Amino acid sequence: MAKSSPATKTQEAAKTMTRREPTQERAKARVERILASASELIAETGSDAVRMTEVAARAGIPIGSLYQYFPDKGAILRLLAVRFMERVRASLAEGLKDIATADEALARIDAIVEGYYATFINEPVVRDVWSGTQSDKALQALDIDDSRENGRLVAASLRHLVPESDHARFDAACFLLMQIAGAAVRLAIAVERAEGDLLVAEFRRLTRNELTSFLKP
Amino acid sequence: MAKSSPATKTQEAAKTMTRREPTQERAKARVERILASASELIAETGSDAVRMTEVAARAGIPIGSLYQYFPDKGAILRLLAVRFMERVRASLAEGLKDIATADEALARIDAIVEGYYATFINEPVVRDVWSGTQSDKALQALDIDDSRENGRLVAASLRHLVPESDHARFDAACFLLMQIAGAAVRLAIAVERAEGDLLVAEFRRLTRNELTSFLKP
DNA sequence: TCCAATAAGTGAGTATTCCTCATGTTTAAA
DNA sequence: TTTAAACATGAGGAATACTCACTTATTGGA
Repeated sequence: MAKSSPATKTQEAAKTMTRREPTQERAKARVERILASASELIAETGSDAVRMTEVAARAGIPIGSLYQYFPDKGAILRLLAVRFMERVRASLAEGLKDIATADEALARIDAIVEGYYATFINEPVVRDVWSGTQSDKALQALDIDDSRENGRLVAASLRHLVPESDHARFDAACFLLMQIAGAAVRLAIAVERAEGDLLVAEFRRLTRNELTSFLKP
Repeated sequence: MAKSSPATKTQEAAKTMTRREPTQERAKARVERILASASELIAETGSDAVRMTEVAARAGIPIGSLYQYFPDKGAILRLLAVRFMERVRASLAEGLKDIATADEALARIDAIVEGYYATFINEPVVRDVWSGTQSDKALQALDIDDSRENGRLVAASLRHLVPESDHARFDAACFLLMQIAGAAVRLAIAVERAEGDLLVAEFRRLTRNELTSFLKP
């Protein structure tokens, strides 16, 4: 039992993401194979029905190798989720660039929500990982952190249009909005298509309302 | 394959709730014992860590008897959730009685949201079962149905204050609001208390905003 | 009162599935 | 070339939700 136990910084990440950080090309390729295999199976059967042995088999690797890089089943879903979040974050940043007026802000946010909904409609894996796999506490935490980050991004992009005195409340409102946007879209994809469309339309109106109260007080 | 397959109506309910409907007093008491035992264990360890053998042991019944009344572990959680929903529904109906003016409506809804939040803060079992709402597909469906029902109740209670032309949209908005209220409160209890309070305050403002747009167009 | 018929009770055992571990092989830095 | 670290492997361990073949209790009708 040595007093100094270094090399603990990557283990933190390892606990929530991957067990061994793949450094060699071969290993990196394997991680991708695993993710691809898992994605396919999720699309086919839903993540609940996905078996680790199946994931390994389809990826063409033994089960032991799979567990070299993923500490548990949830870790695969989490990594898929993180990648999706990164995509959304990038697209959000893109959609928020150089907003000059309040009306422009409203229009852009509106388009972002619409695009977000479309992504869920079109990608079964995203839909499944998002709506079905909040079972994992860690994933839930990731979702909240993601909303917080996205909220910061939105708040930062629109701050110059909001009165100084409202900034603190605006930050909270953006965080909240990001989180309930997720809930609204999850609801919309869970019901029939026509009703879902209606609910998203209603959510867009709600969002416009809410932002307007800050941008045009 | 007979054309008529009767006696299938109760099986539907059985699949989502209980296996055998307890008719004798003794059996009903057992179901309650099981629920009480499960509640205690959830409060102590969280529902993930609850083991069926433990539930049975603490209830003082054999595992086989437990499975007479609950088809699976999720069914216990679902029944606890349904009972909570019934409580909320009753309190919601009470809080919405005899609303005469728009301002009264806003004040009442505000109080309801605050009370809803307080319930989650104070009851660990509710908190746990609800956070897990996303994990179990059946629970998710129950949650959506519940939001729909609550939305109908709210819409019915306030309809006379909303212009006729907006009624359809108002129905959708109420449904949506019920669902995102759940999301907002789940978020609030997942973060630190002070931030949670802030987020709920912000959600109440958002709700007032949204209702005002219908009640005072 | 007696007697089917139905409901309730039982717990050792099964089945499923996640994940480990002891050991062998490959890669890359020195 | 050497050697330490990374990588590979798959049979089997461990955990746990749930079953089933059987017994016992209750109820309503003759």
